[in-house]
Amino acid sequence: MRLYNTLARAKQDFAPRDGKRVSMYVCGITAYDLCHVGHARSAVVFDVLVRYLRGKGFEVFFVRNFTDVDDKIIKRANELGQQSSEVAERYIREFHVDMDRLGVLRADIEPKCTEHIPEMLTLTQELIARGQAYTTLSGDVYFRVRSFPGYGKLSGRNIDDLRSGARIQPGEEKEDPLDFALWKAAKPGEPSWESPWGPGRPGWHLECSAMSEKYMSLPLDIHGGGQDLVFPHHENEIAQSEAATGSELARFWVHNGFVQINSEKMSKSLGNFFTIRDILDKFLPETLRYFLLSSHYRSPLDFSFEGLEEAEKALRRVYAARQQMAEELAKAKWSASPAPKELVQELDGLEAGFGEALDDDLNTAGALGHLFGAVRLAGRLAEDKGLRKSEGARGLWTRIAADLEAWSKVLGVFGRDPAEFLAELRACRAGRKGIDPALVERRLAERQDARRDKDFAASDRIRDELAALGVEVKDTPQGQAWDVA
RNA sequence: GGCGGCAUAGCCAAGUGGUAAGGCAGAGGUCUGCAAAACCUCCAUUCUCCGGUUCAAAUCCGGAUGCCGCCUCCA
Repeated sequence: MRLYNTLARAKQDFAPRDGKRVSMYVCGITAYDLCHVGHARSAVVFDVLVRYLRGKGFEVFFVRNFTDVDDKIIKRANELGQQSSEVAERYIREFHVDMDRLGVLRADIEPKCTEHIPEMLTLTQELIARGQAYTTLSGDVYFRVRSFPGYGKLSGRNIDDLRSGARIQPGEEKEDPLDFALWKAAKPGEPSWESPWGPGRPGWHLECSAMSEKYMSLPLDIHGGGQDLVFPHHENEIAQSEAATGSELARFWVHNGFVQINSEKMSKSLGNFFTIRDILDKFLPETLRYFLLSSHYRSPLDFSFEGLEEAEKALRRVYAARQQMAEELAKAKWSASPAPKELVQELDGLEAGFGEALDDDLNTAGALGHLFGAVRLAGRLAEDKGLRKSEGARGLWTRIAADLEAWSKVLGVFGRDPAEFLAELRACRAGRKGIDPALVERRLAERQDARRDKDFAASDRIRDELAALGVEVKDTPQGQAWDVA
Protein backbone atom coordinates (compact mmCIF):
# COMPACT_ATOMS: atom_id res chain seq x y z
CA MET A 1 0.00 0.00 0.00
CA ARG A 2 0.98 3.64 -0.29
CA LEU A 3 1.34 5.55 2.93
CA TYR A 4 2.20 9.18 3.51
CA ASN A 5 5.49 9.36 5.34
CA THR A 6 6.00 12.60 7.20
CA LEU A 7 9.73 11.98 7.08
CA ALA A 8 9.71 12.04 3.28
CA ARG A 9 6.82 14.47 2.94
CA ALA A 10 5.38 12.13 0.34
CA LYS A 11 3.41 8.99 -0.12
CA GLN A 12 5.67 5.98 -0.34
CA ASP A 13 5.16 2.29 -0.97
CA PHE A 14 4.82 0.63 2.35
CA ALA A 15 5.95 -2.86 3.11
CA PRO A 16 7.26 -4.15 6.41
CA ARG A 17 10.98 -4.53 6.74
CA ASP A 18 10.84 -8.30 6.92
CA GLY A 19 8.00 -8.64 4.43
CA LYS A 20 5.42 -10.06 6.78
CA ARG A 21 5.48 -8.67 10.28
CA VAL A 22 4.63 -5.00 10.77
CA SER A 23 5.90 -3.29 13.89
CA MET A 24 3.80 -0.29 14.74
CA TYR A 25 4.07 2.09 17.64
CA VAL A 26 1.53 4.83 18.25
CA CYS A 27 1.78 7.46 20.95
CA GLY A 28 -1.13 7.06 23.27
CA ILE A 29 -2.62 9.48 25.74
CA THR A 30 -1.41 11.24 28.81
CA ALA A 31 -3.86 9.88 31.34
CA TYR A 32 -5.09 12.91 33.24
CA ASP A 33 -8.61 13.47 31.90
CA LEU A 34 -11.34 12.02 29.74
CA CYS A 35 -10.52 11.70 26.07
CA HIS A 36 -12.05 14.09 23.59
CA VAL A 37 -13.03 13.71 19.95
CA GLY A 38 -9.49 14.46 18.83
CA HIS A 39 -8.15 11.50 20.76
CA ALA A 40 -10.93 9.43 19.26
CA ARG A 41 -9.85 10.35 15.78
CA SER A 42 -6.28 9.34 16.30
CA ALA A 43 -7.31 6.06 17.89
CA VAL A 44 -9.81 5.24 15.17
CA VAL A 45 -7.45 6.12 12.33
CA PHE A 46 -4.68 3.87 13.59
CA ASP A 47 -7.21 1.20 14.45
CA VAL A 48 -8.30 1.14 10.81
CA LEU A 49 -4.68 1.03 9.70
CA VAL A 50 -4.05 -2.00 11.94
CA ARG A 51 -7.22 -3.71 10.76
CA TYR A 52 -6.42 -3.02 7.15
CA LEU A 53 -2.85 -4.29 7.34
CA ARG A 54 -4.02 -7.41 9.14
CA GLY A 55 -6.70 -7.86 6.51
CA LYS A 56 -3.98 -7.79 3.87
CA GLY A 57 -2.30 -10.68 5.59
CA PHE A 58 0.38 -8.86 7.53
CA GLU A 59 1.09 -9.85 11.07
CA VAL A 60 0.82 -6.53 12.88
CA PHE A 61 2.48 -6.10 16.23
CA PHE A 62 0.92 -2.97 17.65
CA VAL A 63 2.14 -1.06 20.69
CA ARG A 64 0.34 1.95 22.12
CA ASN A 65 1.64 3.48 25.32
CA PHE A 66 0.18 5.37 28.21
CA THR A 67 1.95 8.34 29.72
CA ASP A 68 1.17 7.87 33.38
CA VAL A 69 3.56 10.31 34.99
CA ASP A 70 3.72 13.88 33.83
CA ASP A 71 3.19 17.47 34.96
CA LYS A 72 -0.48 17.51 34.06
CA ILE A 73 -1.20 14.28 35.87
CA ILE A 74 0.59 15.57 38.96
CA LYS A 75 -1.31 18.83 38.80
CA ARG A 76 -4.59 17.01 38.50
CA ALA A 77 -3.68 14.68 41.36
CA ASN A 78 -2.90 17.67 43.56
CA GLU A 79 -6.23 19.25 42.73
CA LEU A 80 -8.03 16.06 43.63
CA GLY A 81 -5.85 15.29 46.64
CA GLN A 82 -4.93 11.92 45.14
CA GLN A 83 -1.80 10.10 44.15
CA SER A 84 -0.82 10.74 40.58
CA SER A 85 -0.86 6.99 40.00
CA GLU A 86 -4.52 6.88 41.05
CA VAL A 87 -5.36 9.61 38.59
CA ALA A 88 -3.49 7.89 35.78
CA GLU A 89 -5.05 4.53 36.48
CA ARG A 90 -8.50 5.98 36.53
CA TYR A 91 -8.12 7.70 33.18
CA ILE A 92 -6.52 4.66 31.60
CA ARG A 93 -9.65 2.75 32.61
CA GLU A 94 -11.83 5.47 31.16
CA PHE A 95 -9.79 5.40 27.96
CA HIS A 96 -10.51 1.71 27.59
CA VAL A 97 -14.20 2.24 28.23
CA ASP A 98 -14.38 4.84 25.47
CA MET A 99 -12.24 2.91 23.03
CA ASP A 100 -14.13 -0.32 23.55
CA ARG A 101 -17.34 1.49 22.75
CA LEU A 102 -15.82 2.97 19.62
CA GLY A 103 -14.69 -0.46 18.49
CA VAL A 104 -11.02 0.43 18.75
CA LEU A 105 -9.08 -2.80 19.23
CA ARG A 106 -6.66 -3.09 22.10
CA ALA A 107 -3.02 -2.82 21.19
CA ASP A 108 -0.94 -5.95 21.56
CA ILE A 109 1.03 -4.23 24.28
CA GLU A 110 -0.06 -1.11 26.12
CA PRO A 111 3.00 -0.19 28.14
CA LYS A 112 3.03 2.40 30.86
CA CYS A 113 5.79 4.84 31.37
CA THR A 114 6.16 4.14 35.09
CA GLU A 115 6.74 0.47 34.41
CA HIS A 116 9.77 1.20 32.24
CA ILE A 117 11.91 3.41 34.42
CA PRO A 118 14.93 1.04 34.29
CA GLU A 119 14.89 1.04 30.49
CA MET A 120 14.77 4.82 30.48
CA LEU A 121 17.64 5.10 32.92
CA THR A 122 19.71 2.79 30.75
CA LEU A 123 18.96 4.83 27.68
CA THR A 124 19.85 8.04 29.48
CA GLN A 125 23.13 6.62 30.73
CA GLU A 126 23.96 5.50 27.24
CA LEU A 127 23.38 9.00 25.93
CA ILE A 128 25.50 10.53 28.68
CA ALA A 129 28.26 8.02 27.95
CA ARG A 130 28.19 9.03 24.32
CA GLY A 131 28.40 12.67 25.19
CA GLN A 132 24.97 13.41 23.83
CA ALA A 133 23.37 14.18 27.16
CA TYR A 134 24.55 15.99 30.25
CA THR A 135 23.59 16.36 33.86
CA THR A 136 23.07 19.59 35.74
CA LEU A 137 23.69 20.64 39.30
CA SER A 138 20.05 20.20 40.23
CA GLY A 139 19.98 16.63 38.97
CA ASP A 140 18.29 17.13 35.63
CA VAL A 141 19.57 15.40 32.53
CA TYR A 142 19.29 17.09 29.17
CA PHE A 143 19.76 15.87 25.65
CA ARG A 144 22.40 17.87 23.79
CA VAL A 145 20.49 18.69 20.64
CA ARG A 146 23.38 20.10 18.67
CA SER A 147 25.22 16.81 19.12
CA PHE A 148 22.69 15.10 16.88
CA PRO A 149 23.21 16.14 13.27
CA GLY A 150 19.83 14.93 12.01
CA TYR A 151 17.86 17.11 14.41
CA GLY A 152 14.91 18.64 12.56
CA LYS A 153 14.68 16.07 9.80
CA LEU A 154 11.17 14.96 10.68
CA SER A 155 9.62 18.36 11.24
CA GLY A 156 11.56 20.08 8.49
CA ARG A 157 13.20 22.66 10.68
CA ASN A 158 16.75 23.68 11.04
CA ILE A 159 18.42 24.27 14.32
CA ASP A 160 19.12 27.94 13.71
CA ASP A 161 15.48 28.72 12.99
CA LEU A 162 14.44 26.84 16.06
CA ARG A 163 17.00 28.52 18.22
CA SER A 164 15.83 31.98 17.25
CA GLY A 165 12.36 31.16 18.53
CA ALA A 166 13.39 29.25 21.61
CA ARG A 167 13.90 30.62 25.06
CA ILE A 168 15.17 29.34 28.32
CA GLN A 169 12.74 29.28 31.19
CA PRO A 170 13.95 30.79 34.42
CA GLY A 171 15.66 28.20 36.53
CA GLU A 172 16.68 25.97 33.70
CA GLU A 173 20.29 25.00 33.40
CA LYS A 174 20.44 24.10 29.74
CA GLU A 175 23.51 24.53 27.63
CA ASP A 176 21.28 25.41 24.74
CA PRO A 177 17.66 26.52 24.64
CA LEU A 178 16.78 23.61 22.36
CA ASP A 179 18.03 20.93 24.70
CA PHE A 180 15.24 18.94 26.22
CA ALA A 181 14.89 17.01 29.46
CA LEU A 182 15.52 13.30 29.58
CA TRP A 183 15.26 13.21 33.32
CA LYS A 184 13.81 15.76 35.71
CA ALA A 185 15.03 16.05 39.27
CA ALA A 186 12.23 15.48 41.76
CA LYS A 187 10.45 18.44 43.24
CA PRO A 188 8.79 18.19 46.65
CA GLY A 189 5.54 16.26 46.55
CA GLU A 190 6.15 14.75 43.16
CA PRO A 191 6.36 11.05 42.41
CA SER A 192 9.98 10.10 41.88
CA TRP A 193 12.30 7.21 41.20
CA GLU A 194 15.89 6.68 42.18
CA SER A 195 18.49 7.36 39.54
CA PRO A 196 22.25 7.83 39.31
CA TRP A 197 21.51 11.57 39.33
CA GLY A 198 19.28 11.48 42.37
CA PRO A 199 15.52 11.07 42.66
CA GLY A 200 13.49 12.25 39.71
CA ARG A 201 11.18 11.28 36.91
CA PRO A 202 11.56 10.76 33.20
CA GLY A 203 10.97 13.44 30.60
CA TRP A 204 8.06 12.93 28.30
CA HIS A 205 9.92 12.10 25.12
CA LEU A 206 12.09 9.45 26.66
CA GLU A 207 9.38 6.93 27.37
CA CYS A 208 8.43 6.33 23.77
CA SER A 209 12.05 5.76 22.80
CA ALA A 210 12.61 3.35 25.66
CA MET A 211 9.39 1.42 25.18
CA SER A 212 9.51 1.12 21.42
CA GLU A 213 13.05 -0.22 21.62
CA LYS A 214 12.10 -2.64 24.34
CA TYR A 215 9.25 -4.27 22.48
CA MET A 216 10.34 -4.02 18.88
CA SER A 217 13.55 -4.03 16.95
CA LEU A 218 14.57 -0.82 15.24
CA PRO A 219 13.72 0.57 12.87
CA LEU A 220 10.01 0.32 13.57
CA ASP A 221 7.95 -0.06 10.44
CA ILE A 222 5.45 2.57 11.48
CA HIS A 223 5.45 5.17 14.19
CA GLY A 224 2.26 7.16 14.48
CA GLY A 225 0.48 9.87 16.38
CA GLY A 226 -1.28 13.17 16.01
CA GLN A 227 0.21 15.92 13.89
CA ASP A 228 0.94 17.97 16.97
CA LEU A 229 3.45 15.36 18.07
CA VAL A 230 5.71 15.88 15.08
CA PHE A 231 7.53 18.63 16.89
CA PRO A 232 8.96 18.40 19.39
CA HIS A 233 7.89 14.98 20.61
CA HIS A 234 8.72 12.79 17.64
CA GLU A 235 11.70 14.87 16.65
CA ASN A 236 13.09 14.36 20.12
CA GLU A 237 12.35 10.66 20.09
CA ILE A 238 14.33 10.35 16.90
CA ALA A 239 17.23 12.26 18.38
CA GLN A 240 17.34 10.14 21.54
CA SER A 241 16.87 6.79 19.93
CA GLU A 242 19.06 7.31 16.94
CA ALA A 243 21.82 8.92 18.96
CA ALA A 244 21.78 6.06 21.46
CA THR A 245 21.42 3.13 19.08
CA GLY A 246 22.85 4.36 15.82
CA SER A 247 19.80 2.88 14.12
CA GLU A 248 16.98 4.67 12.42
CA LEU A 249 14.01 4.83 14.82
CA ALA A 250 11.17 4.35 12.38
CA ARG A 251 10.81 3.92 8.65
CA PHE A 252 7.36 5.46 8.28
CA TRP A 253 6.05 8.33 10.35
CA VAL A 254 2.29 8.60 10.08
CA HIS A 255 0.40 11.54 11.53
CA ASN A 256 -3.30 12.16 11.68
CA GLY A 257 -4.86 15.60 11.25
CA PHE A 258 -6.76 17.46 13.90
CA VAL A 259 -10.36 17.60 14.79
CA GLN A 260 -11.43 21.21 14.71
CA ILE A 261 -14.34 23.22 15.93
CA ASN A 262 -15.23 26.14 13.73
CA SER A 263 -11.92 25.68 11.96
CA GLU A 264 -9.91 25.80 15.15
CA LYS A 265 -8.04 22.92 16.66
CA MET A 266 -10.02 21.10 19.29
CA SER A 267 -7.80 20.99 22.33
CA LYS A 268 -7.69 20.95 26.03
CA SER A 269 -5.83 24.20 26.20
CA LEU A 270 -8.34 26.08 24.05
CA GLY A 271 -11.18 24.53 25.99
CA ASN A 272 -13.20 24.00 22.81
CA PHE A 273 -13.53 20.27 23.13
CA PHE A 274 -16.21 17.65 23.50
CA THR A 275 -15.28 14.50 25.31
CA ILE A 276 -16.10 11.17 23.76
CA ARG A 277 -18.49 10.75 26.66
CA ASP A 278 -20.29 13.97 25.75
CA ILE A 279 -20.91 12.64 22.26
CA LEU A 280 -21.88 9.12 23.26
CA ASP A 281 -24.52 10.52 25.59
CA LYS A 282 -26.39 11.63 22.51
CA PHE A 283 -25.11 9.54 19.61
CA LEU A 284 -24.28 5.91 19.02
CA PRO A 285 -20.57 5.07 19.06
CA GLU A 286 -20.71 3.95 15.48
CA THR A 287 -21.99 7.35 14.44
CA LEU A 288 -18.89 9.02 15.82
CA ARG A 289 -16.68 6.39 14.28
CA TYR A 290 -18.30 6.80 10.86
CA PHE A 291 -18.01 10.57 11.14
CA LEU A 292 -14.30 10.27 11.87
CA LEU A 293 -13.79 8.02 8.87
CA SER A 294 -15.77 10.16 6.48
CA SER A 295 -12.81 12.37 5.65
CA HIS A 296 -9.19 11.58 4.94
CA TYR A 297 -7.14 10.99 8.07
CA ARG A 298 -4.62 13.72 7.31
CA SER A 299 -7.17 16.45 6.59
CA PRO A 300 -8.48 18.65 9.31
CA LEU A 301 -11.95 17.50 10.29
CA ASP A 302 -14.39 20.10 11.45
CA PHE A 303 -16.50 18.64 14.22
CA SER A 304 -20.19 19.49 14.35
CA PHE A 305 -23.41 17.95 15.55
CA GLU A 306 -24.85 18.50 12.08
CA GLY A 307 -22.02 16.37 10.77
CA LEU A 308 -22.91 13.65 13.24
CA GLU A 309 -26.54 13.74 12.14
CA GLU A 310 -25.45 13.27 8.56
CA ALA A 311 -23.29 10.38 9.64
CA GLU A 312 -26.33 8.85 11.31
CA LYS A 313 -28.32 9.04 8.13
CA ALA A 314 -25.56 7.53 6.08
CA LEU A 315 -25.21 4.67 8.56
CA ARG A 316 -28.93 4.15 8.56
CA ARG A 317 -28.95 3.85 4.83
CA VAL A 318 -26.30 1.14 4.81
CA TYR A 319 -27.97 -0.83 7.57
CA ALA A 320 -31.34 -0.53 5.89
CA ALA A 321 -29.80 -1.89 2.70
CA ARG A 322 -28.22 -4.78 4.58
CA GLN A 323 -31.56 -5.57 6.14
CA GLN A 324 -33.35 -5.40 2.82
CA MET A 325 -30.81 -7.70 1.21
CA ALA A 326 -31.17 -10.22 4.02
CA GLU A 327 -34.93 -10.20 3.50
CA GLU A 328 -34.57 -10.67 -0.23
CA LEU A 329 -32.05 -13.44 0.18
CA ALA A 330 -34.38 -15.29 2.54
CA LYS A 331 -36.70 -16.01 -0.37
CA ALA A 332 -36.85 -19.64 -1.44
CA LYS A 333 -37.51 -19.49 -5.14
CA TRP A 334 -35.20 -18.03 -7.75
CA SER A 335 -35.51 -17.99 -11.50
CA ALA A 336 -32.57 -19.19 -13.49
CA SER A 337 -31.58 -15.97 -15.23
CA PRO A 338 -28.06 -14.79 -14.65
CA ALA A 339 -27.07 -11.26 -13.69
CA PRO A 340 -26.50 -8.83 -16.54
CA LYS A 341 -22.82 -8.63 -17.30
CA GLU A 342 -22.62 -4.87 -16.79
CA LEU A 343 -23.89 -5.19 -13.24
CA VAL A 344 -21.34 -7.85 -12.47
CA GLN A 345 -18.65 -5.61 -13.88
CA GLU A 346 -19.95 -2.68 -11.90
CA LEU A 347 -19.60 -4.67 -8.71
CA ASP A 348 -16.15 -5.85 -9.77
CA GLY A 349 -15.20 -2.21 -10.13
CA LEU A 350 -16.62 -1.22 -6.78
CA GLU A 351 -14.82 -4.02 -5.01
CA ALA A 352 -11.55 -3.11 -6.65
CA GLY A 353 -12.15 0.57 -5.97
CA PHE A 354 -12.71 0.01 -2.28
CA GLY A 355 -9.40 -1.78 -1.92
CA GLU A 356 -7.54 0.70 -4.09
CA ALA A 357 -8.82 3.60 -2.01
CA LEU A 358 -7.57 2.11 1.24
CA ASP A 359 -4.36 1.09 -0.45
CA ASP A 360 -3.82 4.72 -1.33
CA ASP A 361 -2.84 6.19 2.00
CA LEU A 362 -5.84 4.78 3.82
CA ASN A 363 -8.40 6.82 1.91
CA THR A 364 -11.45 5.87 3.94
CA ALA A 365 -13.61 8.60 2.43
CA GLY A 366 -12.91 7.31 -1.06
CA ALA A 367 -13.55 3.75 0.06
CA LEU A 368 -16.92 4.80 1.49
CA GLY A 369 -17.87 6.16 -1.92
CA HIS A 370 -17.43 2.70 -3.40
CA LEU A 371 -19.25 1.12 -0.52
CA PHE A 372 -22.25 3.32 -1.18
CA GLY A 373 -22.01 2.33 -4.83
CA ALA A 374 -22.54 -1.27 -3.77
CA VAL A 375 -25.43 -0.24 -1.54
CA ARG A 376 -27.10 1.50 -4.44
CA LEU A 377 -26.51 -1.47 -6.69
CA ALA A 378 -28.23 -3.71 -4.16
CA GLY A 379 -31.22 -1.37 -4.10
CA ARG A 380 -31.40 -1.27 -7.85
CA LEU A 381 -31.62 -5.05 -8.03
CA ALA A 382 -34.51 -5.02 -5.60
CA GLU A 383 -36.35 -2.51 -7.77
CA ASP A 384 -35.99 -4.49 -10.97
CA LYS A 385 -39.02 -6.73 -11.21
CA GLY A 386 -37.34 -9.06 -13.64
CA LEU A 387 -34.05 -9.40 -11.86
CA ARG A 388 -35.31 -9.37 -8.35
CA LYS A 389 -36.19 -13.04 -8.22
CA SER A 390 -33.35 -14.29 -10.36
CA GLU A 391 -30.32 -16.31 -9.48
CA GLY A 392 -28.35 -13.42 -10.90
CA ALA A 393 -29.69 -11.05 -8.26
CA ARG A 394 -29.15 -13.63 -5.59
CA GLY A 395 -25.55 -13.99 -6.65
CA LEU A 396 -24.93 -10.26 -6.60
CA TRP A 397 -26.66 -9.75 -3.28
CA THR A 398 -24.69 -12.57 -1.78
CA ARG A 399 -21.52 -10.95 -2.98
CA ILE A 400 -22.51 -7.48 -1.81
CA ALA A 401 -23.50 -8.82 1.59
CA ALA A 402 -20.14 -10.56 1.87
CA ASP A 403 -18.35 -7.41 0.73
CA LEU A 404 -20.11 -5.29 3.32
CA GLU A 405 -19.22 -7.79 5.99
CA ALA A 406 -15.57 -7.79 4.96
CA TRP A 407 -15.47 -4.01 4.66
CA SER A 408 -17.15 -3.55 8.00
CA LYS A 409 -14.34 -5.53 9.62
CA VAL A 410 -11.78 -3.11 8.23
CA LEU A 411 -13.67 0.09 8.94
CA GLY A 412 -15.26 -1.04 12.18
CA VAL A 413 -18.67 0.26 11.12
CA PHE A 414 -21.73 -1.38 9.51
CA GLY A 415 -20.95 -4.69 11.15
CA ARG A 416 -23.77 -5.07 13.64
CA ASP A 417 -27.07 -6.86 13.32
CA PRO A 418 -29.15 -4.47 11.19
CA ALA A 419 -32.44 -4.83 13.03
CA GLU A 420 -30.76 -4.33 16.37
CA PHE A 421 -28.73 -1.38 15.14
CA LEU A 422 -31.68 0.35 13.48
CA ALA A 423 -33.78 -0.07 16.61
CA GLU A 424 -31.01 1.45 18.72
CA LEU A 425 -30.50 4.26 16.29
CA ARG A 426 -34.18 5.09 16.28
CA ALA A 427 -34.30 5.08 20.06
CA CYS A 428 -31.22 7.26 20.17
CA ARG A 429 -32.60 9.79 17.71
CA ALA A 430 -35.99 9.76 19.41
CA GLY A 431 -34.36 10.44 22.74
CA ARG A 432 -32.41 13.35 21.36
CA LYS A 433 -35.47 14.90 19.78
CA GLY A 434 -37.69 14.36 22.76
CA ILE A 435 -39.94 11.87 21.01
CA ASP A 436 -41.72 9.43 23.29
CA PRO A 437 -41.81 6.02 21.59
CA ALA A 438 -44.74 4.86 23.71
CA LEU A 439 -46.79 7.83 22.57
CA VAL A 440 -45.90 7.13 18.97
CA GLU A 441 -46.94 3.51 19.35
CA ARG A 442 -50.29 4.55 20.88
CA ARG A 443 -51.01 6.96 18.07
CA LEU A 444 -50.03 4.36 15.52
CA ALA A 445 -52.44 1.89 17.07
CA GLU A 446 -55.22 4.47 16.67
CA ARG A 447 -54.10 5.06 13.12
CA GLN A 448 -54.20 1.34 12.49
CA ASP A 449 -57.86 1.27 13.51
CA ALA A 450 -58.65 4.22 11.29
CA ARG A 451 -56.92 2.57 8.38
CA ARG A 452 -58.80 -0.67 8.97
CA ASP A 453 -61.99 1.37 8.68
CA LYS A 454 -60.59 3.09 5.58
CA ASP A 455 -60.86 6.40 7.42
CA PHE A 456 -57.92 7.89 5.61
CA ALA A 457 -58.67 11.40 6.81
CA ALA A 458 -58.21 10.36 10.41
CA SER A 459 -55.23 8.22 9.49
CA ASP A 460 -53.52 11.08 7.69
CA ARG A 461 -54.26 13.47 10.53
CA ILE A 462 -52.44 11.22 12.95
CA ARG A 463 -49.59 10.87 10.52
CA ASP A 464 -49.37 14.64 10.16
CA GLU A 465 -49.36 15.10 13.92
CA LEU A 466 -46.55 12.62 14.27
CA ALA A 467 -44.70 14.25 11.40
CA ALA A 468 -44.88 17.53 13.29
CA LEU A 469 -43.08 15.79 16.15
CA GLY A 470 -40.41 14.58 13.76
CA VAL A 471 -41.78 11.07 13.35
CA GLU A 472 -41.92 9.56 9.92
CA VAL A 473 -44.64 6.96 9.44
CA LYS A 474 -44.22 4.28 6.80
CA ASP A 475 -46.87 1.87 5.60
CA THR A 476 -45.22 -1.36 4.60
CA PRO A 477 -46.65 -4.71 3.53
CA GLN A 478 -45.87 -5.84 7.08
CA GLY A 479 -47.86 -2.99 8.59
CA GLN A 480 -46.92 0.39 9.97
CA ALA A 481 -43.39 1.30 10.82
CA TRP A 482 -41.88 4.52 12.06
CA ASP A 483 -38.60 6.26 12.23
CA VAL A 484 -37.24 9.60 13.33
CA ALA A 485 -36.99 11.97 10.39
C1' G B 1 9.37 36.25 12.64
C1' G B 2 10.66 30.77 11.07
C1' C B 3 8.52 26.15 9.14
C1' G B 4 4.32 23.56 7.19
C1' G B 5 -0.74 22.57 5.54
C1' C B 6 -5.41 23.68 3.35
C1' A B 7 -8.92 26.36 -0.28
C1' U B 8 -13.69 21.39 -4.91
C1' A B 9 -21.70 22.48 -5.50
C1' G B 10 -26.35 24.95 -0.37
C1' C B 11 -23.46 21.81 3.47
C1' C B 12 -19.85 17.59 4.24
C1' A B 13 -16.22 15.32 1.11
C1' A B 14 -13.02 12.03 -2.64
C1' G B 15 -10.13 13.10 -6.70
C1' U B 16 -1.91 14.72 -7.92
C1' G B 17 -1.78 15.51 -15.81
C1' G B 18 -6.70 13.00 -19.75
C1' U B 19 -11.76 16.04 -19.11
C1' A B 20 -15.33 16.55 -11.62
C1' A B 21 -16.69 9.76 -6.64
C1' G B 22 -19.82 9.59 -2.61
C1' G B 23 -23.01 11.42 1.61
C1' C B 24 -26.62 15.12 3.39
C1' A B 25 -30.11 18.71 1.64
C1' G B 26 -33.16 20.06 -2.88
C1' A B 27 -36.29 19.24 -7.71
C1' G B 28 -38.93 15.78 -10.96
C1' G B 29 -40.42 10.60 -11.63
C1' U B 30 -41.65 5.06 -10.42
C1' C B 31 -44.23 2.80 -6.31
C1' U B 32 -48.40 4.22 -2.84
C1' G B 33 -55.44 5.50 -1.01
C1' C B 34 -52.09 9.72 -0.13
C1' A B 35 -47.34 9.44 1.87
C1' A B 36 -42.69 7.41 3.69
C1' A B 37 -38.71 4.14 2.48
C1' A B 38 -36.29 2.26 -1.79
C1' C B 39 -34.98 3.05 -6.77
C1' C B 40 -34.44 6.23 -11.37
C1' U B 41 -33.33 11.17 -13.34
C1' C B 42 -31.59 16.09 -12.44
C1' C B 43 -28.48 19.27 -9.31
C1' A B 44 -20.07 22.15 -10.07
C1' U B 45 -18.77 23.39 -18.42
C1' U B 46 -16.06 23.78 -13.31
C1' C B 47 -12.40 23.12 -8.76
C1' U B 48 -10.34 30.91 -4.19
C1' C B 49 -7.99 34.53 -7.74
C1' C B 50 -4.04 35.95 -11.47
C1' G B 51 -0.23 34.32 -14.59
C1' G B 52 2.85 30.13 -16.68
C1' U B 53 4.23 24.95 -18.51
C1' U B 54 1.53 21.26 -21.62
C1' C B 55 -1.94 18.59 -27.17
C1' A B 56 -4.33 18.34 -22.28
C1' A B 57 -4.18 21.22 -15.42
C1' A B 58 -8.76 20.86 -9.82
C1' U B 59 -4.21 18.19 -10.38
C1' C B 60 2.57 20.72 -12.16
C1' C B 61 5.25 25.80 -11.60
C1' G B 62 5.21 31.16 -9.99
C1' G B 63 2.47 34.97 -7.59
C1' A B 64 -1.82 36.94 -4.73
C1' U B 65 -5.77 36.41 -1.16
C1' G B 66 -8.07 33.81 2.80
C1' C B 67 -8.10 30.12 6.67
C1' C B 68 -5.46 26.76 9.80
C1' G B 69 -1.42 24.22 12.33
C1' C B 70 3.54 23.74 14.58
C1' C B 71 7.59 26.64 16.72
C1' U B 72 5.22 25.95 24.80
C1' C B 73 1.62 20.94 27.10
C1' C B 74 -1.40 18.78 23.30
C1' A B 75 -4.14 13.07 19.28
